[in-house]
Amino acid sequence: MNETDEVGVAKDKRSIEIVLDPGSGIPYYRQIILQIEMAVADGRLKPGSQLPTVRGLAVDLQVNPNTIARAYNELEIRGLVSTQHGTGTFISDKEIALSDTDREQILSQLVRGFVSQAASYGFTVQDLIEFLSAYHEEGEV
Amino acid sequence: MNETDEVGVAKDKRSIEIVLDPGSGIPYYRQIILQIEMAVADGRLKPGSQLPTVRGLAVDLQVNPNTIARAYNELEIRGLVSTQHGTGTFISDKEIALSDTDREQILSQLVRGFVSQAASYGFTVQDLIEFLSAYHEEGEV
DNA sequence: ATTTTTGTATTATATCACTAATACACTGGT
DNA sequence: ACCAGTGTATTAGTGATATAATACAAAAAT
Repeated sequence: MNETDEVGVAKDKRSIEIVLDPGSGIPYYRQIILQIEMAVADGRLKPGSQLPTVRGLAVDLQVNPNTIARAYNELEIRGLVSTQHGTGTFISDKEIALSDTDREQILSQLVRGFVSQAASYGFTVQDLIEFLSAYHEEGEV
Repeated sequence: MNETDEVGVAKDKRSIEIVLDPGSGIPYYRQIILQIEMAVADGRLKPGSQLPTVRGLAVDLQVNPNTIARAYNELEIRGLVSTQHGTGTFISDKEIALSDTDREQILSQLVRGFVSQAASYGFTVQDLIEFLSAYHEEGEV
């Protein structure tokens, strides 16, 4: 807690800044997953980069190592990272991580859920397409 | 329980057939919500129709009345049904249930969640639009 | 008014999700 | 061989969620 003298400088060897919000209602392990996903999505983490170690991040975030491990584990299941026991956890190549059919299945599942949920509010698929297109134009994140 | 002599005929005064799957991992009250939402979406239930009574359905489904009440209550919060104490629960007019700005906000929120989730799997908004369009063509539910 | 039919509130219980304590196991450098 | 670093497994505790038991309250029919 006394390295905070040099504010705004690179945080030691930590490859990514992760912050937990205890009051968000979102479980820690999920917050970690989301932040890593985002970091990968916007290029802050590239294939091959090592993630913070389970123990190191656990100390940083004042959280049990298992909580970090759980997040990393889920990310590995999704193919976003690759873990080597005794060595570390690394961002994997997204392209080879998931087969095309896997991607297709996942997308299909996501879309079904989305459509069903939206339908419950009276939205048609047409509505969704239109809104998504507008969303796309605006270039929002 | 002895009206089941006439099989295949309209089920008493029950306006809709609801089935619970105990092994689905989806809570009963949520299964009920989903099935009513779908019935409304595809026209089996129209504005003004009365839903099964809390008690009646509870007996039918072998479930506590509170479980039915909870489902109906959530549906009322979403504006899909309207409840009168001592009288019953009825499908409400979707149009007047939500204002346009409400609908817009809800849709926006749904889309954001969907896009963010899909992005975590590496899908672009363009991917989503294309898949949704295909989905639409096929006329799937 | 009374009874019956309807939804509602209160309280308790079981199950599950999340996190932590603690101990284990693999890998690489020395 | 050892040791320091890494991820992992087992077990337990806490809190939230889902459901039920039971009692209450409003509306309509008689």
